[in-house]
Amino acid sequence: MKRVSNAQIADMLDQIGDLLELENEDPFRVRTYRRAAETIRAYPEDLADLHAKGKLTSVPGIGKSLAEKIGEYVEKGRLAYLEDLRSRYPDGVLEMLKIPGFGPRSAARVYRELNVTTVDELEAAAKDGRLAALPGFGAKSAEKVLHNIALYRQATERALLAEILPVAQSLVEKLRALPEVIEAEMAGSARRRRETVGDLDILATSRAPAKVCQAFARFEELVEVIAAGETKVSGRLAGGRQVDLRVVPRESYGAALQYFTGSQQHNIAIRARAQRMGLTVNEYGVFKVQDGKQGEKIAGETEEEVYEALGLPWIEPELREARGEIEAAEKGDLPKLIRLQDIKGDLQMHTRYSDGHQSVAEMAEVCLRLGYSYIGITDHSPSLAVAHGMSVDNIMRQHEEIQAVNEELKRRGVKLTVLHGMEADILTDGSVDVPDQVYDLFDYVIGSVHQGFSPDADRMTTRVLRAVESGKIDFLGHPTGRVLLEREAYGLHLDEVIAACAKHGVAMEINAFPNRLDLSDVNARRARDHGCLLTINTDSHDLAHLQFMQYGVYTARRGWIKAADVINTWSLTKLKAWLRKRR
DNA sequence: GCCGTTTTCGGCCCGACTGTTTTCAGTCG
Repeated sequence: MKRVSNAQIADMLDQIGDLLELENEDPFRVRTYRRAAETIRAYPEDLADLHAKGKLTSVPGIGKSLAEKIGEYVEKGRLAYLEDLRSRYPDGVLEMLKIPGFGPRSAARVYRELNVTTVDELEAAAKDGRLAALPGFGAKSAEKVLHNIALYRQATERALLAEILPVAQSLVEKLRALPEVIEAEMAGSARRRRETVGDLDILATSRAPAKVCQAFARFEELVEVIAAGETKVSGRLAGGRQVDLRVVPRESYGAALQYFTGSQQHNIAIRARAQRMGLTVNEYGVFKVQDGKQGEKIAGETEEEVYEALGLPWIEPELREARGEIEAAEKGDLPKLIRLQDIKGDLQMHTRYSDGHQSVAEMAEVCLRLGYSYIGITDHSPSLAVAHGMSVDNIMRQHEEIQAVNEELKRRGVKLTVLHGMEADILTDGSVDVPDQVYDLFDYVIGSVHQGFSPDADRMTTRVLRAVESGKIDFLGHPTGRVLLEREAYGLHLDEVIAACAKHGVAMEINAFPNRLDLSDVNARRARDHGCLLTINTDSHDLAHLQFMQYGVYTARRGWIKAADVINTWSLTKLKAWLRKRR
């Protein structure tokens, strides 16, 4: 039987959560399922393996009951409990929950009282007045439902960080330029630099919050205003993405920034901690609890102060995912995270020799301005015909061209060295596509899988392991093959690949291209924890792509990675010595 | 359904906005 992935288990638990909400179950019980799903989605170990070892309850948030359900699902590929719940509601009722502003109470009511079973039927009921006639609903509700159904139909759930971040930065700049605004900063998953972003959250401080809200609601970027109050505005960007602004007094800036940065799970843990200390935290500050009520305020102006009041050092936003950062902070064990300025070179980029858009010299010129001390040109190997893989002749010509560029750089007295690498295909049989007669010309070889994906995880693993063990590759490029919002990672027993890379000293790549970010944050952490070296590269095919390095660094930071774990933070001398030793 | 710095029972993060409400439920983050 096909192996059940952590993602599938998480989806199953989320679905139970939806169904229990329709059943009007205890909200805390619902939250338990949601929380477990979130934990499992980012969990470094395979739950099917943990189940086999009888260790499921070692996962935080999984107790006896959830362990039994997960066990049944892993063994049989189905869960009787879920099927029973599902049988009570048509699939269309679950789908209605995805309509913004339309929650489980509403979905359950229209199903029970109007026998509405699909989004289309809901649309009809909103149009013909049946929805407005329900007690608690009205004409405005019906209108809103129609509008939100249209949005739901056009909306993609999340956007790439690289698409959202520039918009967020520009909105923040415009807010800062308003005379009433004291401070403005982005919050939410964009500040945590998650690989994809759902909604955009922005925070500002002001003595005249209502004026800031009014001004923000008029920003041209907002094509629609969903709600606008004295301290909060919700709107939509072109394309339907939601943006929320909150305005708080200056003395609450730190508390609000902490609160709106999240993640939700991090905040729940923070608040539970506060509670144990006899404190309560909201977006206005940290308060003592006196006689069961909010008492004296003890912190709130800066984030540092908020964490300090809870006995913790400040925690980098990228770490705030409830993945052990609070425990590490408590022990003074937070990692000193890698920064963009630690990167000394970019070791994967393409030129016109294969599928890139520019020449070696043009790429080098831009990288010089980025302050790098070395770069590596890594065009595709011969077998990748779709990307104009290089012939032996072209490889030799390119080698001479790179030498010429290096001589010219040297003549100008510029400290940039161009290395000659190759992105070699890992073929379906696991052999590495580097022609023998030119192998010695390369400073290094990146092995990557580009074609012949197999749904068979065992076969894919064997294939990649063979390449790693061949001694021919120095890095493993975009190791899981995922493309964000498009394609899942190919099935691969990543733990085996990580172990092999650690053993053979092959560096695993964090590919910084915004729709790859592969390894992911969680997997990069896993690799590092198992002794692998990492490398962060843009995989640029155009000059404009060279700036993507930041996204790879964000992913690394989210994976608790330090500069020393990443070989392209090393000096050229150290990098060359490492590469030589591998030959 | 989970979990334990008061605990194996009784809590579980907290507030803004909207719509249809005369005091609140639903939704969201």
